Amino acid sequence: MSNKFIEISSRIAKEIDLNISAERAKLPTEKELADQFQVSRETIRKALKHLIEVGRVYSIQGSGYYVRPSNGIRMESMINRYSSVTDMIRSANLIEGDLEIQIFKRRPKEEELTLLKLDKQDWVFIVDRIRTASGEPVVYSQGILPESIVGRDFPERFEPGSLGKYLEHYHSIHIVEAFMEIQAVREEDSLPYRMKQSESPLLKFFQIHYDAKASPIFLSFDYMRNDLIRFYVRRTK
Amino acid sequence: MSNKFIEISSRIAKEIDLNISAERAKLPTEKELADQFQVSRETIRKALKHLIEVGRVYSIQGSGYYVRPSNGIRMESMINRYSSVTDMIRSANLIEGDLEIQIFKRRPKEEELTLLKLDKQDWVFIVDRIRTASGEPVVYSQGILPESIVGRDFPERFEPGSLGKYLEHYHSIHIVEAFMEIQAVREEDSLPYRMKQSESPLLKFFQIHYDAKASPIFLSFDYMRNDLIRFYVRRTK
DNA sequence: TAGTGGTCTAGACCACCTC
DNA sequence: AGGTGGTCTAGACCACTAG
Repeated sequence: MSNKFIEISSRIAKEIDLNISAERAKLPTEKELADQFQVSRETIRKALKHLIEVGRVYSIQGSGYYVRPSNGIRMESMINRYSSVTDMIRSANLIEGDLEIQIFKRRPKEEELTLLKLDKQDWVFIVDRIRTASGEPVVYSQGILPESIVGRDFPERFEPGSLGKYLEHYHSIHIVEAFMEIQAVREEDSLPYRMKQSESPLLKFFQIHYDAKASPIFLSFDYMRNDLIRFYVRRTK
Repeated sequence: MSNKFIEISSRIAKEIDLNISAERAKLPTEKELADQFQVSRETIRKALKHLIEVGRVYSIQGSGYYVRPSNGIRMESMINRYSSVTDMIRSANLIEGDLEIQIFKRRPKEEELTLLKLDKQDWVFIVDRIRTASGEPVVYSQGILPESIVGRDFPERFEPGSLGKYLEHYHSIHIVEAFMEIQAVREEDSLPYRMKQSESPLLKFFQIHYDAKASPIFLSFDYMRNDLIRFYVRRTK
């Protein structure tokens, strides 16, 4: 039981799931929902606004709220929502694993100095690995984490999986946002042999990961095959 | 002036622009802002929420609102915000133009039938063109528009530029949202000669464009060189 | 014209940060 | 303990849709 409006929002969502009958089915009016759930109209509005934001319903002023028809694209695989590579692989119904993990330490490069607000004297850890989906190598990932954040003994503590989850668990740092640059990659010499094997073209994701206070926490590079996993963006006004 | 909270939001944004003094400068409290602008606290909260959504500020419960430090990436070039290819090129400070425009008509393909909810008997117009940025060809675009929406005499009416703007102007249809799939392209036989010239790798954007009532209006394919234009996504929880 | 969602208000209480 | 943002309420008026 967190917030009332989140609770109501998911209860409405459940009701929508049950009544798949008509496309664009009309929801009850705000007032009716307020009576039904015994809350104020503003709370209902917050719940409905949330459902609009996640793409379940839409509203027409003066008319009502309607169920948004599905286009067959799963909303969870939208990369404008923050999720780890681990989750991306899982939401494509593949089983995630790690291969050839290497961790080492070096001085930050120029770009890392400015983006992570570090000093030349600082150290960064590089987590270098190949991610697999159901056995197949699909992503070559590199994470760049400041020693000042993860501590000197990071290599002993680290375990395979999402860096974001690691930070939550061991350092109570919550990544809530990221800026990502997307590039198409023709050939990248720095790629490990295992990833070059595949003939499929690669997408390169470069990300800056931020916590709730808008502080940059770590950087990541992901070279993703996009034959097994597909990437969608929801673009809104 | 449209909404009070939008008006106030941009006035606060202006004040932030003037006081670039300190990073993470603290804004006045909600109550102070409410007094200053002579509105209720809820209206101030709406204005501030809008500034959070566009990435200008962040808030910490129990503490206050703070100016979000810039990471050098221009927020306008985020592809999770709906914008036309025309606007993308312009916001990269390049001058947009069209080359080799071709318009023709054919029956919809299987995928188009389902995505645009058309019938086999319907027609679609294909707008095929190369977009240039400051003279250089940067995008090969294909737009797919149902005849039932743009009318039989579409070819005579069409003029170079954004399809979204065309629909607004001639048909009062407002595109407010799109679903985009991003792919890396190795080699695509269907590309015109002019686009193959460049050695740079290509990103393929496939989009479904929706109006405010969540109706699919048209489809588009864009094969974009990403050496001249860079693509960013803001990912939030 | 009646009904619906959209905006705005004023006030209450709670959760969290800071001192 | 006091101050701040987060949630919730109840009510007013406006803008728009639809019959």
